[in-house]
Amino acid sequence: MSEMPKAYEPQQFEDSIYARWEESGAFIPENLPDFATRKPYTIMLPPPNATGTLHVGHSTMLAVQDALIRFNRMNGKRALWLPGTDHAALATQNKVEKDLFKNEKITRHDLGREELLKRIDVFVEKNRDRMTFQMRKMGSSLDWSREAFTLDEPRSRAVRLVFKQMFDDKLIYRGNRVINWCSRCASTLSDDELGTKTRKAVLYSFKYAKDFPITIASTQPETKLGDTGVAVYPGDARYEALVGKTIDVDFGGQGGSKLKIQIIADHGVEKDFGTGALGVTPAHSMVDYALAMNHNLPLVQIIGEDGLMTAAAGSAYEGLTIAEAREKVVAWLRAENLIEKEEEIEQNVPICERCETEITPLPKLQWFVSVENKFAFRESTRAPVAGIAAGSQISLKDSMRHVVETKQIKIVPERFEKTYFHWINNLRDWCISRQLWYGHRIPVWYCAAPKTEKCAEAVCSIEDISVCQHCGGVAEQDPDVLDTWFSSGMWTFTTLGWPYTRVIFVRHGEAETNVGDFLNSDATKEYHLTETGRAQVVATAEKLKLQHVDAIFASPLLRTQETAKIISDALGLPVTTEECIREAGMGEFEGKLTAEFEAIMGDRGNPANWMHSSPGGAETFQAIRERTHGFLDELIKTHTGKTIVVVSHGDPIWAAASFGKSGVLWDSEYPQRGSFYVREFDTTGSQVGDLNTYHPTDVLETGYDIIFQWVARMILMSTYALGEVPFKNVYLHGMVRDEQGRKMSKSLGNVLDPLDVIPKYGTDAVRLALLIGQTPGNDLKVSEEKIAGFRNFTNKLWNISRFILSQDAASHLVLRADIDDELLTTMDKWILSRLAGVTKTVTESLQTFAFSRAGEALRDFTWNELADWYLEGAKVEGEKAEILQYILQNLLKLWHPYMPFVTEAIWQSAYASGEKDFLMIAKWPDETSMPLYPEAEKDFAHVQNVIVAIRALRTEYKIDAKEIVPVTIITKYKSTLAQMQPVIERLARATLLFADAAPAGQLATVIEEGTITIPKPEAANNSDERGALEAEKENVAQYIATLAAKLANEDFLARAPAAVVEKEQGKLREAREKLAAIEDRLGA
RNA sequence: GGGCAAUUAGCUCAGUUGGUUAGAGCGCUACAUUGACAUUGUAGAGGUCAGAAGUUCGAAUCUUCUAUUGCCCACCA
Repeated sequence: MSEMPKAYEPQQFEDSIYARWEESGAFIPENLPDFATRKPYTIMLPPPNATGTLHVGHSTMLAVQDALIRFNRMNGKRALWLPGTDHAALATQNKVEKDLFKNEKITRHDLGREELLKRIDVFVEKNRDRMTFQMRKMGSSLDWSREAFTLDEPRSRAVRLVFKQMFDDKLIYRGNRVINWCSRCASTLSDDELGTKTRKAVLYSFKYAKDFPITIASTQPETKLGDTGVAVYPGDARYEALVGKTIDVDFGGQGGSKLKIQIIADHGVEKDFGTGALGVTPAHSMVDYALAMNHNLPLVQIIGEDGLMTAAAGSAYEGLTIAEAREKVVAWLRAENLIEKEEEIEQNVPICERCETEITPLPKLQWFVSVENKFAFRESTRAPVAGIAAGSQISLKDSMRHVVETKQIKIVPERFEKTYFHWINNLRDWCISRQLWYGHRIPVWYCAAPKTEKCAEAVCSIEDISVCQHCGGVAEQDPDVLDTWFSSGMWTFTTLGWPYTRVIFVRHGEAETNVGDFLNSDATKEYHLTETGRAQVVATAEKLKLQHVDAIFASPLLRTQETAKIISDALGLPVTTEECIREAGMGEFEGKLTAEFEAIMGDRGNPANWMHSSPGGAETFQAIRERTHGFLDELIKTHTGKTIVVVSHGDPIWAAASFGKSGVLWDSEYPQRGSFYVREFDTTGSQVGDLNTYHPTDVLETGYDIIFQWVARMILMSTYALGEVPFKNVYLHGMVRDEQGRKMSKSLGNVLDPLDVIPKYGTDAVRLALLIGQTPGNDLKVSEEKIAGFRNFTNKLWNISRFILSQDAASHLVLRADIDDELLTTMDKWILSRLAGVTKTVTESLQTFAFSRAGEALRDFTWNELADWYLEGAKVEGEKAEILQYILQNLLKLWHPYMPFVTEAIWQSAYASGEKDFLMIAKWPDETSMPLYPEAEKDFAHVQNVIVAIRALRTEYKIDAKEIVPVTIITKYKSTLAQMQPVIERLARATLLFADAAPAGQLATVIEEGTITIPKPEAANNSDERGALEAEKENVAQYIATLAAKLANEDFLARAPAAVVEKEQGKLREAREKLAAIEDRLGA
């Protein structure tokens, strides 16, 4: 053991410990001892926006996830925690544009697309470095080798692929829809990007024209220039006769609009609001748009993207701003005397969350993901969603609802499930295009100058397109980019090597060669499939229809060609003949019986028999491996993300399917004749099989504020693209607030920057402050004082360790088996039993996300039991080095997920056996191997009660702290207490005398354990004692009355469980004994 | 308007399926100082569990209502 300083100074340890962890490679799950046999445990770090620095909210997320990861790593899991960053298209571009304007007074249009993107990249790079620095500071045991970014190459490939699949599945469509338009940002905003503002407005009630039969109301009369209908409540007597009629009106005066107003009835209209009739402006209101769609009303756009009135508004209005147009319309209404009422009202209007400009709803061609259209559900070979059959027709809404309804995804706290369903049920199609430059550009091209009718079609493609395939003219890519959640929705699987190339190996059906059991590798010989064989393949082809096959390759032999032809016809795809997957070359054995061949070279079923040599010039297994692997290598490069059918023969399939599995020479299973199996190969090279190993992930941990924006979208993307849930559990933490419960914001100046407080109090203290006191889904108040409190605790643990380690010349690892039960004192058994108990509590709590409970239980044990009692007692009993070390070792492990640094620092100075021996990868204490001692726990509680009582007496009667008090005790626990006499005497600073009666003239206190007396100090008088005893007597008497009443109640005796009754009886007995002792004392 | 949550000691919060004389930390009061730790120890004060009604042998815990606070969703023409 090296010298430990008196106080723990985190700055001296944290950075170097983190660096050593990282260098050791233990953050990478494949480097963990016995990694291959460990069960995977995965958390994807919610990628923070590339825009800024991390705040305490991020620290909470890091602390929680790191605690989970460390706990599971120590529990023998193959723990992967994968970091990354989100490009956050809108937020990032906005930030850079703002800076640009502030510093250089230029806009993005001055720079141009290319240059702006370059600037953003620089900005993002800088921010990412800062963020990863902050994550390291928090002690996050992230696998940095797998770090990802939502806008990098692999993620872009995945985005295009999913877009294309959705496009082909008719889930992505382009539509003229009313969207939220911010005329300042010149961009569409999703509902999630809206804020609201309360403003005063005038609600005008008026008629379109004097002879118009219905009065309507509006705060924006200018939009009425685009009205095409009036909606009323069905059956409203006032208007019933008019429903279905179309009325022509001139609106807005000379140069205004000629409106064709159709009267419709709809349940969405509120009878009692305003006039009970609603002027419908389909182009500039979400609600009206929906109404118009239901009733087939036309749509007239009268406000342009620039926020000015269009020609459709009429020549008198074209070019005016909205405000000007409103003035003009109102003036006209006044002049025509059409206004019936004007009232000032308060209304909430949607605004752009970022620039606070009022939203102008307007129709625009946008890309949407339909949540209603059905698609054929994909099959997962890893972790298929239960309850949705592969290939079944289902909508995204259905799949999103299903996986949560069936608890395949559990949300903690559960109440958010309700919120989730409510949201799903009201979900509208997802507008995914954004009028931005930064982000994943929409992979759709249009002919720049359409010449033929076909040219007008939008073409979706994974590869870039430069030429229109119909007219040969220039093709232009859609200028818009995708909503950032489109790519972050795929975070759980694009980080694991997806898109995979799926290869479906189909073995040819039964052929004449099989029936005759002879060998054939000569493609010029014509051996057909048998009838049985054809039937086998037909059945297989049906199944392949569910697999979204993109291409078919086949060996040149006739039996494989025939097999491929059947599949080709079923799927409507051409067949490519591929030499590299032909049958094993048979050499001199061409046309001979298999038996003859095997008589010479042995069982072909064991590739070892013919791995490197084969008789008669026949091909070796190794040679087949090489050519098939070469083919697959090429295939996954040219067909990334595709599903490929490879029709081949037994041996080549056998040899081929070990491709990409390092160290595997052949696949242990392979398909029967005429059937198939699926193999998936990723593109990450060294991480082959990541998706298989780590997906679905175990926990998604994030704030409840992005449950819809992100959590729901990940569920959408994963169920769609993979047919899997993205995670099994969702843990939602609350928002971090300041000590007054306010949100942390820059303008309030109450932001707690983790980088400010970490140097002051240490990372461990910050983590404790964030983990203890948090309950799922509830907000957490943090203050510097709270962090300072936990800093004190880290120091306490440090000093506990210092004391324990000073007891032993050489620190060493102690197992429970090393401790001799025979030699244990009551106190030893008590603490060991408590350690076992707390180990159980902590383990169970961490398994159920009860972070606060685990932390509190551990803190109470560490401070109130171990430090305050056991260590003090150990100083008296002595000879406890072994047990102390054992307790410390387990304690450090239990604390490690919460306080990684101080625990590792202590471990390193005391127990590390070498450079790579870290507490971080030590084995979690096994509570099942730790015996409990319930009797010792009870006995020691008596000891504690007596000591506390004596101390209280001392304080009560102001006895000098240095003075040793001669105590007399009358008790039925004499043997227990006598056994612990030295400890009691030292901790209470007393000498103990057991007696049957209290000595005369002494002061006493009565507790459950008996009567304790001390000699009367000069200063005290009798009334003090009597007063206290009288009060206690009163107290106990009342308690007895309550208990007695309860036990006299026959209903209680009849209905309460026996154990409860027994417990109450025990209490009553003890209370009566105590009362007797008090009365005895008072009577004396 | 619809929904969700919270309300327990001066402050921040625990309190697991109803069974404790209702707990912790901070703060407060008094005492203690060379032996692991003053970033400490010891003892103590402090609560009608927001209010009302109900269910039950038994309610901080379950039900209903009320009040206050916070959040989410929808928004009105």
